[in-house]
Amino acid sequence: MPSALHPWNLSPTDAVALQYELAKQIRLECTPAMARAGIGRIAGVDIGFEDGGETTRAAVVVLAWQPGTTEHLQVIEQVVHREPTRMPYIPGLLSYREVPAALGAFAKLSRYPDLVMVDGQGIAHPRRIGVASHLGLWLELPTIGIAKSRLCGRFEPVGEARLSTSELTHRGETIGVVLRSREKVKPVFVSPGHLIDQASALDWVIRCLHKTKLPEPTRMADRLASRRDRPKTAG
DNA sequence: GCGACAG
DNA sequence: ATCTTGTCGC
Repeated sequence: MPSALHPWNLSPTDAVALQYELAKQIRLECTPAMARAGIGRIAGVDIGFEDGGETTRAAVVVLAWQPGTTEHLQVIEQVVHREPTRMPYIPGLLSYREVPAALGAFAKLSRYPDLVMVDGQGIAHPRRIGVASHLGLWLELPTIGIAKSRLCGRFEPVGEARLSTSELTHRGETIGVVLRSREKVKPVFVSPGHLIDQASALDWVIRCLHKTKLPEPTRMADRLASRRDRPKTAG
């Protein structure tokens, strides 16, 4: 279990130093639990902002993984958590801004999922610890990062066909894959976050794709975190 | 020193 | 991320 006093409000310099330390703890292998018990619940996480950015809103949507049944990929539970925004957006330090709120949302879940998909990078990060990795370390759950754009790394153009991929590399390492999740739409960047390997990360994302650009977990969380899906006022 | 730069 | 309306295309 991570330190109960894990610092979130650090100066950029200290935040970067901590990333180097935390990155050493990331494990890119599937857990025995995942192989033994399998996956029954997959969660999607995303963060939105209100009041011109003063309030951070975290959303977590848990979907059922029950191939062949009517409940497959249906919503089991969804929660929203709001709290004051604590940091500005700084490329490379996104997790310090978003993870605290995400943890607040997870605390409201009646039960944890077996796998988590996060809107943002996993290890496809300059120091190999994007928001998905950082969240995974804290929760000690398998996480996958699905970003809509690139933070770092290089890649060859992705094929036009759906499910075409291109390797994302950085400083001689493979850090993720660029995936054409839908035809005629900009590709997404998939990278393992924690407790999962690259191949499995890509497999799970593909398995959760319907006809949209984003996999169901992330797409659902996106809608809940965004203000367009706000519940109507009673009356 | 000059760009690039998740959300 | 957010501010914002309608509109073109599969």
